[in-house]
Amino acid sequence: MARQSQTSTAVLGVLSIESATGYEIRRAIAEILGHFWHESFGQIYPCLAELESAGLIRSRPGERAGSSRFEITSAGRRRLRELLAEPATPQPPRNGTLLRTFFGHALPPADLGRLLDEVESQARGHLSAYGAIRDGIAAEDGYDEHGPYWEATIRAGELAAGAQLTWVVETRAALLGSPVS
Amino acid sequence: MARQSQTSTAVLGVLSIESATGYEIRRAIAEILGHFWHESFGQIYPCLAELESAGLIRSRPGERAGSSRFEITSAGRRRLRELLAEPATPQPPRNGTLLRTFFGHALPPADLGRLLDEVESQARGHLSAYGAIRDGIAAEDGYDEHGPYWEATIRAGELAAGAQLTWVVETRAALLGSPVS
DNA sequence: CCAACCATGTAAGTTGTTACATGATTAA
DNA sequence: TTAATCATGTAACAACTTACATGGTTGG
Repeated sequence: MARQSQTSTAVLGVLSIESATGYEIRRAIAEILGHFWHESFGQIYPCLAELESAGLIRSRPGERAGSSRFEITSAGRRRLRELLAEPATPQPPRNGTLLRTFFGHALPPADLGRLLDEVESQARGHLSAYGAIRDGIAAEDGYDEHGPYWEATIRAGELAAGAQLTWVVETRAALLGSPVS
Repeated sequence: MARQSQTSTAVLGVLSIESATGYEIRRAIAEILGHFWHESFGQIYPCLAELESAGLIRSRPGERAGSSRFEITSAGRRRLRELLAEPATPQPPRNGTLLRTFFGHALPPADLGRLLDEVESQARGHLSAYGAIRDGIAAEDGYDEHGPYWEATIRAGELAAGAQLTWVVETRAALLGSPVS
């Protein structure tokens, strides 16, 4: 068995906050959790069918023709609590940047420089994105209840991005002799 | 198409440092790159067969019966340079800890505390592991040439682990009211 | 009316893990 | 002699992405 899917955790989690269509679940994950989690439609729709047949969610016809709005059942809430209490199984590490850095000796300095530039601009991009997300969630349904948890999640991203920026500066100096561009 | 596999990058990278059997490649990745990369035998052996038939590596009989020792060809070195110069495609984010934190409102504080304890002890474990790896690589073949790159890789891990420890302290205070255990 | 978005779902293909099968060699 | 380690490989399966097919709705 490969590691167990956590798609149902994410889906039940979203539905524990508000009822939604499959499309909305995907958008909520992409917009708010996008830096920490990801689901594709190919995962979500089959997962919704399974969760419904297990009685963890129920559906009613949505506002638009052919759409369904899902809501969590009390069995679903119990199940979500179980799933969240399970230790977080880390996905096997595959950090493309560090793989490249490790074998950086085989790479012309210009390419290595580009790699570091890329990390830097991505980290800066993430930091500014977190600011926007923070502004966005304050207006979201359920912020009163969930705000501190959401803030903690964003904070983890900020600290990670900060560490990456520190690493870029250090590493440019160590491997490229800190050219002041 | 799913994202292209980077197994061949890792395998060529290891072989660019020293010739090895499939078993040794896997061990090298697990021991030295284990915090940043991962490969299983089920990936490595088919990959070696492909690389050999593409002329990027060649094999000769190994020391033990039935074993083969692989070495990189000059075409393989060229190919490695290409692969390393490609932008690092990040794997889709799936951070189980942050998924749980985000939905932490649905979780009893004791379980959330356990989650944070787990992150903390893992980060501390990583930090001490990096110390051991740093000691280990200094004795490794090729340290003269590759040392700075290897150190930079480890440094990234240390900074990330440090950021996680900061996060745990902050988050305990914010979500659990900083109980002085 | 047309583009963008909302909405669902499936099929094909890739990637990767795990378990299994097999056997040689080394150290206790 | 027995356990651990070295060594290779495959088969089954799980997870996930991407592309496709389909069509309704909204706003400019």
